[in-house]
Order: sequence, then C-alpha cells, then structure tokens
Amino acid sequence: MAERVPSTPSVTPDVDLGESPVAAVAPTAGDHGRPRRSEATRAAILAAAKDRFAADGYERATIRAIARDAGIDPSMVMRYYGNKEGLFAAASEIDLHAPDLTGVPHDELGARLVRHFLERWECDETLTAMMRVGVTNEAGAERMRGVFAGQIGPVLAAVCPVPDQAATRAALIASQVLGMALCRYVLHIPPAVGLDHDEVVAWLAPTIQRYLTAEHP
Amino acid sequence: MAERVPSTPSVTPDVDLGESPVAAVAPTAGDHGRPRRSEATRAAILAAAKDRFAADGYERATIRAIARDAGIDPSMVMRYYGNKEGLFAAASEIDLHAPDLTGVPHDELGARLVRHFLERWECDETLTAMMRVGVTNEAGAERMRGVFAGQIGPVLAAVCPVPDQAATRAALIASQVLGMALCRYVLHIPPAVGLDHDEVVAWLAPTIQRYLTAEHP
DNA sequence: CTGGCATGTCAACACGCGTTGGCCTACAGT
DNA sequence: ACTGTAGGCCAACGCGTGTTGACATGCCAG
Repeated sequence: MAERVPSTPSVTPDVDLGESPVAAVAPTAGDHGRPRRSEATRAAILAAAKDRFAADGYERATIRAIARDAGIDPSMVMRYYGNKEGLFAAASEIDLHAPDLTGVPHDELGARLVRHFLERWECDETLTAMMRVGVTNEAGAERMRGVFAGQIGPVLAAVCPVPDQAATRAALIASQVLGMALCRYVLHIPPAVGLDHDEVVAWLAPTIQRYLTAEHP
Repeated sequence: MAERVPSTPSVTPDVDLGESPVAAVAPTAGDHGRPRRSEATRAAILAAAKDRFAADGYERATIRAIARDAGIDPSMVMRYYGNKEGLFAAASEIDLHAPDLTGVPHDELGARLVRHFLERWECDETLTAMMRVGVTNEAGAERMRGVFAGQIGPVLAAVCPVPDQAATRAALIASQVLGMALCRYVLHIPPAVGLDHDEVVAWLAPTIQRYLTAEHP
C-alpha cells in the first residue's frame, strides 16, 4: 500500500499526472506514423468525460457513467488517465483562443470580447464543465485561476491603456463575463437565457469597454 | 419495504418537507412558552449544515460530517429534517433583506445596491452555500431562481424606469453581482479578492446603474 | 507458426454514503 | 413512585463509488 511499483510488466499506465498539465495527448504515434488503435478509445473517454463533468460537476460525474457513455469498461479510464483527478485534468484542458486584440480599434474592444466569449462558450461544453467543477472542487478552481492568469490576463494587458491596473481590470471583466455565463448556462435564469447574442453584446460591451479603458473611478 | 407507516409510536419525524418551504422552525414552543430542549440541537445542525454546504457543496457535504460538527448523531439529522434534501432546503433559507429603494435618489441606486450585496454576502456563508450548491444541484439552482424572481426582481421593478424591461435588467444586474461574488468568494481570483469594498463599489456601481436606468442600447 | 504486447473485460475489494430501527436515558405529568 | 414520551446514541442495512488485478482476445514481429 505504501509503494506503487508497477508490478505487472505488461500494463503501462501511461499518464503523466502532476508534471506538464498539457497531458493526455501522450503516447500516440510517436514512432513510425502508425497511430495506436487506442486513440479512438482515449478520445471517446475524453469526450464522454467532458459531457459528464459539464452536466453533473465533479462528484456526480462518476467514472462508471463516463465509461458507459464511452462504451468501454471503467478500468480503461484508470489505465489511460490514472485516476479520476487525472481524467478531469485532461478533460478540462482549455484553450480560450483568446484573440489578438492589438490593432483592433479601441472603441470596439468591448464588443469584440463579449462576442468572442459568447461564441466560445456555446461551441462546446468544456467551459461549462470548468465552471461547474471550479465552484466545488479546489483543483477546478485552480485551473480557472490558471486560465485567467495565463490566457485572459496577458491578452487584456496587451491592450489595456493602464498597464499597471491590467490585472484588476481583467478580473472585473472576468466577473461580468463569468457572471453572465453563470446566469445563462448554469443557473438558467429565464431573462438571461432569453437574450439573443446581439442583445447580450449590446448590454455587456459598454461594461467591458469601461472596465478595460476607463480611468480609475 | 413498500409502505412507510411510522411503526414506532414514540418518534415523530416532525418535518414538513414539501409543503411550505419555510420549514424547520416547526415544532418549537407552540404551547406554553416552554421551548423544547431539542431547539438547541436543531440550531446546531442547521449552523453546521450551512457551513458545510458553503464550504463543500451539496455532494461533499455529508450528513455524517455535519452531524460531527454539530456534536450529535447522524440519525438526529434525519429525525429533524427528514433527509439530506430537507436539510438543504432548511439550510438554504435565504432572506436577502433587499432594501426598499423607492425614495433613493436615482443616481445613487447603483452604489446602494452594490454595497448592500457586498455586505450581505460577507455577513454569513449562506449565499456562498447557495451558489456552490446551485451550480451543481438542480434543487439549488431552482432555489436561486426563486430568490431572483421573488426578492431581486420585485425590488428592482419598483424603481426601474422601464418597467416592461425590469426582468431583463434585473438579470443583467444579477449577472454582474453574482459574477463578482463568484470571482471573489468562490474562485478566489487574486485581483478580485484584493479589491476593498469602496473599490468594488466604485467599479461596479456605474454598471449596475446603467443596467437599471439606461435606455435600451 | 509462435510469442509478446497492446487492448479490453470481469469480478471483486474496501470504503463511505444516506438511511433505518431498536435501545437507552432522563425528565414531566399524574 | 410510576409511567409515557421526547431526546439521543448505536449498530447495521444496502448501495454506489474509485480502484485493482487476474484473465481473455487479437494483432504484429520474428
């Protein structure tokens, strides 16, 4: 129970949990171009995991349910992703595709940002999953802070006219964007769900614009 | 196993789950002013439940842990609150104390609202609990929609200069307020945590003000 | 053809959960 | 003093969980 030397020589639980959170793309066609058959399974597991985490949150998204969705045995999940935490780490890999805003007219920044995140949020369920898990699970919260610091912060800092307040202003923008996502996609508050894209942009863009470019109030 | 007629004549599981979600104040000193001894226990359970739900969310807040915190046996929780759902219903009883805003100068509405909710959010953990649970649990989400429709909506509708848009505008305000709460109290995004009350008010008040009173953009 | 390894299934494990019913204790009414 | 009952504890139940290791299968190199 103390040590965990892989005694079975055949099975290699090829998960690199802990270091390099890029993870889970790991042991594919590294050598001679022939992709391993397991790639399809890995992908199926990952897709099912994203769905379940998004729909149920961390605790209620059981490995058994994910495996059932993926059409394989629960032990496969363990083999490929080590444990539930590792699976979540892989499933919550996020690329916001935050656009390069340098060159965008300053008075269009707000609208561009709102529209981008609206589309990004609706194109797959990963962001909903991240939010559902981030609220209950410390690892999920850490991941969200990481996305904020690594992907939102820098992009906004590049165009913020008050560079030393960039972090604060990014947090304000995050609060409005995440708040709208929470009301629309998670809590399903009716009037928030009822708005169409253009209306959301029309309402939120001036707010984002002000948080980004206004003088400190 | 099929029917559940209380066979033991002594124990009366006095929980009114289902009807009148005011609940859990139930069987106190109804008769001659002599409070039952159990009131202290009920209160201890409720306090512990609020803490645990706030800290851990619905699934990870176990009845056993709540009972341990309250210094009593898990079966007591069942006796007083029926089941876990009933306990949560009682623990998430919420009164926003939404202030009457009629009479407040129109250009101060934003600041008043922001400051009120900031203080309300920090005075106890019930709101954090509601948010943590509302994100993962449908009953929790329903409760949040109820608070929105029953406590936030009406107060704002009373002062909204565009009455037929009051619901939409209330949702926008909720999105900003809940978003800031999410970033500060749940996700602990550093720049959001670092703001003091006055700074939050200074940044958010104009947003709220605009959502409430501006013309439709 | 044969051996080895990747892929996948099956059955079981230990554990913690919500929940239950029986039992003990102390106190209030008579 | 006796008794009923409210308040509380205890041990157990059935279940679903994450996780494990032994076993089956099929593919590819030699």
